[in-house]
Amino acid sequence: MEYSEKQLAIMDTAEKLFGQNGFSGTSVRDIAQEAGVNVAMISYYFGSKEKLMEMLFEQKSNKLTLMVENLLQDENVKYLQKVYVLIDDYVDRFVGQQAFHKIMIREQVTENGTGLANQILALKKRNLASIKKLIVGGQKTGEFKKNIDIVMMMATLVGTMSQLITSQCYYREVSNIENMDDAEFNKLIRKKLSTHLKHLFKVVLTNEA
Amino acid sequence: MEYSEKQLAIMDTAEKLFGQNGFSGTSVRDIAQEAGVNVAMISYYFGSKEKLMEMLFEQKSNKLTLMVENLLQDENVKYLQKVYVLIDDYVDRFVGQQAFHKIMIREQVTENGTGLANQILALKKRNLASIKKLIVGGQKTGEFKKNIDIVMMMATLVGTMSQLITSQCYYREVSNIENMDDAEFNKLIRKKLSTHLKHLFKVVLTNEA
Amino acid sequence: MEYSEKQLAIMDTAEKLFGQNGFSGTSVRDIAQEAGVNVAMISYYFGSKEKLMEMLFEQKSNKLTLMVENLLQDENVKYLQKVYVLIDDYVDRFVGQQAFHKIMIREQVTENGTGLANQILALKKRNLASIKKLIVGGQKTGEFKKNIDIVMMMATLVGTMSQLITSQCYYREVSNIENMDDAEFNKLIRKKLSTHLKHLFKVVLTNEA
Amino acid sequence: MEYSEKQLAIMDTAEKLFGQNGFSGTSVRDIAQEAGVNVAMISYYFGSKEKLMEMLFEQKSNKLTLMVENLLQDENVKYLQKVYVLIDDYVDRFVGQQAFHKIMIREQVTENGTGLANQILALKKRNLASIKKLIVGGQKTGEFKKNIDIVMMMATLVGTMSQLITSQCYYREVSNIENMDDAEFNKLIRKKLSTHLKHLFKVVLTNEA
DNA sequence: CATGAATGAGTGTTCATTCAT
DNA sequence: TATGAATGAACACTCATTCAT
Repeated sequence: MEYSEKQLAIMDTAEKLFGQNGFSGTSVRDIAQEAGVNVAMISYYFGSKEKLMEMLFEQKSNKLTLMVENLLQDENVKYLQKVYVLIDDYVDRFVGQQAFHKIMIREQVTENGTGLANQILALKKRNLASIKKLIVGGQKTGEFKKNIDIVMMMATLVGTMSQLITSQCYYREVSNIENMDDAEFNKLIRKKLSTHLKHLFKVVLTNEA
Repeated sequence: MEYSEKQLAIMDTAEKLFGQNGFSGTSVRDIAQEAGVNVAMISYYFGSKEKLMEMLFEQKSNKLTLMVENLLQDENVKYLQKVYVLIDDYVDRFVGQQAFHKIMIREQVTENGTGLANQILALKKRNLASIKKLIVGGQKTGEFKKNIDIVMMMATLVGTMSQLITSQCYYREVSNIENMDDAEFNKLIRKKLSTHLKHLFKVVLTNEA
Repeated sequence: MEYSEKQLAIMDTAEKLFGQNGFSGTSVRDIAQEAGVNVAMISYYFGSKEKLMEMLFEQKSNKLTLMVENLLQDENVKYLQKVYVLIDDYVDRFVGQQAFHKIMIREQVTENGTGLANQILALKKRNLASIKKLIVGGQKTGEFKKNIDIVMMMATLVGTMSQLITSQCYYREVSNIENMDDAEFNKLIRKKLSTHLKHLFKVVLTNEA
Repeated sequence: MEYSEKQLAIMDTAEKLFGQNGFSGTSVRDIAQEAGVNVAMISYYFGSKEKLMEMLFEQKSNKLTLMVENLLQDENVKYLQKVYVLIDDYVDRFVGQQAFHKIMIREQVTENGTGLANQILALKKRNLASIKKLIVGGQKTGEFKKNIDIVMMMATLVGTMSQLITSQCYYREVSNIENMDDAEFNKLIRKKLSTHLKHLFKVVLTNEA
């Protein structure tokens, strides 16, 4: 699917505002105004506000599907290292696409049968499958323990990142970094998340501290 | 603050609907109808929809503040056990008050300067302080390692629970328990969360597997 | 069904405007403005524009159902006289309720499955049944011929009235009475219609000229 | 006036949709889509939606002007027979051009000063004049009565046909022919109308039954 | 000559809130 | 104190039309 420049402008603005204020909390007028386009364009291009959300989600979610194929092929690298690479990859995507992930976190909560729910579900299942491949791979080589609850580990992985992204105010305050600029802050939490999650996975997967 | 029966009915309904559909996704008419009261009552009793949310949050959040005072006093119990008790306590509250926690997850994402944001912040800080006391206590006795990133562990604790609560559909599907009734499902995730989180905290705090 | 004064004001205005410009050609804002009420009142009172139309139609159509019960009971009056009374009654209603009949003529044309179509159908069937009773009565006494196509006579009755009501401009012009005031004009066409239709029915029903 | 193929396609579609849903009930997008042309074409070719209606009406109305010149010239045919021919002609046009006549019926009701109103008026006057010539001709030969209200007879002629065309649902139901296919139904009402109207005119014009 | 893109006005409806009682 | 009635603003969306190409 190819989008025109104006469509992309609308989608970018929508991503930002949906991330900030939620779907129902954002009016098409808000989006149109901030994107500098006519209100009617949104219906014209996307059919409806809801369709805009879905198309936006689809476009972005493609970029957020974790890929482990290359990792799996490299036989000289230990599985723990591969998991580390995946974690860093995931953390990068999360921190780099905060607006999108805020949308996902919020809409995930909502119990509705919209197309969006299915899109989120599909993305989560794709990412779960990627992690699974890696962990099962490590288990086969004996590098990882048996009896690992992969689903729970995934919940921890995603949940921990979500927490940091969604409660930045809180995190800034308890860390005494209220005035740090966003770029530096992102760098910081990227590092923090990377270290913390790698540690968690290492001890859980390998039993070593 | 004392609330009349009608006010409580409104707040209960509001909690449920805000949890399901979010703040902007829920109209005062929805609440009034489901609570069986006049629409005007909500403005009349609470001043506005937003004030209702804040008063609701305040009322419920009091019940969700973790308490560790009693735990700390008991000198015969190991700190790891105390942490376990806290985890179980937290998990119980989370699973038992899903509607409220969904509200919190969602509104946390929203970047607005409302009173609610401050209330959420305060609650999170209270709960962080509780965990901190316990972990620092354990560190003083030498039971726990030094250099533990308590804030990150808290993020993992809350984030993991949030993930399971908010993506029940996904969890049911990947676990092949689509048709399990809610009560049993809650029991199951309570157990899963308890085991998983205790394990994580143990290995991180004590270096033992 | 009881309506408040404001509701009746809305319905009256709606009747007038729907009659003049049709359903799609009349906006709820037009109605609200002319009735001197807030736009939201229409949805508030009637649920929707379409429901307003249906409720309006129902209210008015009750007054437009022809009644022949009393006529049938009077045994001293000839059936032709009874038919004359019915014709005069019908003509009076038609000329007196032009706005409503214009609505009916227009909406009858529209092929849609709305509730309105059923309401119109029901009214037409009720009125057909009334005529039928009278004609069949006259046939039983031998006063009227056999083999009368009642449905076609009804079409002629209603159709002729509809023509005069809907093409007043034309009628005024070909009769050289462009500037006659409405009251007098109504009186005139009432008389014309009465004479013409009675004549038609007489010759068809009795074979006498 | 010559129209290109595309213009004719637009006019045909417009006739159909205006007939079904009325002028305001039909959007230029509906027409463009069904005709398979670009939306802008309508404004481009016809200037505006309203102009399209007028040009459509003009084109079609030419075919609907009754012609009596040939009838009048034939001196060997009785005037009643000539009236019969005219009635059959009129019925054929009406039943064969239902979409157009529905437009006319509907727009006739509308009280607006558009060009369309004048076009309708002109057509009605032309057709009235045709009938008049025939009836006056018959009166001159003594074949028809004096004191015939030609305008009312015209109203009956047009009105009766309009009724049958516009309330097909009703007619099908009271005749128990709900499932008859359209072609057969048209044939039926053509016959019914022809018989009924000829009978009416005969008794009114000649005093014979 | 033809059209995809774009627009401002307008559509019916719902919103949180207020007011008279 | 409590509430049915009412309101103006906002909602998502569609309209007929225009314009650059």
